Amino acid sequence: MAAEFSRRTETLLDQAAAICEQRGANLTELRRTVLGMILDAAAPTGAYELLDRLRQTRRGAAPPTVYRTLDFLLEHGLVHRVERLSAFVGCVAGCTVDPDGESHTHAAQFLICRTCGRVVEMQDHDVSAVLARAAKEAGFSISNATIEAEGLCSTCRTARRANG
Amino acid sequence: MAAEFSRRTETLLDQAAAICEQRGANLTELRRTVLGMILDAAAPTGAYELLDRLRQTRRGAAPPTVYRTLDFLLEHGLVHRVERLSAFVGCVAGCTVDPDGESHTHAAQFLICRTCGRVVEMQDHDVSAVLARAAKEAGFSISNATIEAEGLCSTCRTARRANG
DNA sequence: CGAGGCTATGTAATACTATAACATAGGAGG
DNA sequence: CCTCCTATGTTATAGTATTACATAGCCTCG
Repeated sequence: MAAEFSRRTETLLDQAAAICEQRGANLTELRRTVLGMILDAAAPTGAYELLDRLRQTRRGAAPPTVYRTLDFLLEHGLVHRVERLSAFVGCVAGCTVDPDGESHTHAAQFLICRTCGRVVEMQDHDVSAVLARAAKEAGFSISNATIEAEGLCSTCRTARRANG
Repeated sequence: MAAEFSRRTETLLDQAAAICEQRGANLTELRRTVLGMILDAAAPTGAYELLDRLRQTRRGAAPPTVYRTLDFLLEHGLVHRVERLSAFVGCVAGCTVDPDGESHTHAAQFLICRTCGRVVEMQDHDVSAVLARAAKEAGFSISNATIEAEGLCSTCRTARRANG
């Protein structure tokens, strides 16, 4: 029943399972499957693409199936939503177990390559700190931020240069 | 025929008209009306809300009417899209005339108050610079970035404190 | 003038993204 | 056993955005 994923994905899934267990959260087979599909993908995955894939093995899958699962994964910081793409990526950085077991959103930044569509997650503290400072100067206290940059990744830039 | 807007909005519209003229862009009555509706609103406005309002005076208005108009306004930097809200705000900062007349996207940051829904636009160079530097370290060159922070504006924080 | 091309808008249909509301199933614990 | 709670199933609908083709006005070039 369980889907087959890459070795790397399976490792990340095991980590996710450990995190969930520590928090008393239930990483069900459905949730594990969806997380695996997201982690296994080269680029961000849309909710309806996840749905299509789910349906190959799960007859009753419907939009709420996917969105509820995504809510769970988001809540536990196992995936992120990329607003620009209305799509989801796995969280591979800093998804450590919180002592308090509380849900927490990481202060992450995303670099989206407009050529290959891949997304790189950064967790640059300076970026968060400078944004927080600038906001504070405007009298604003930030609870969470979306930072998504579009551009060219090193691979694609090299390739472009090669092609003239 | 032309809608009535606040004095402030009319001023901004005149500036927008000047910018368009300088660029050889055509700020038609439709575009001016939509821009005015966005500028006049206290909070970001959704495309279908704009459509509803348009229909009050324009019989044939349909989704493409609004989206095409928004495309024009976005292209000329007269409005921004707030990804988190799927809504649009007027650009009031740094929307100066470029000598080259090219479309340009500002490096803007948005502060969204989760209580009152208002959005403040910042143009903090440090934020852009630090993000660009961090991206560069990851081998990434940014062409444009979305930075949206959610939190509490000073007004709402004060009000909350007053209420205990 | 009149043909052709260009920009802006009209019009109809549809695709894509997300949520609401209610139903069912199965385990944990009194 | 019954009840509560979590997870999922099921149906319907809301909200956001685009495609494709039609029309209308304007400009200009011959």
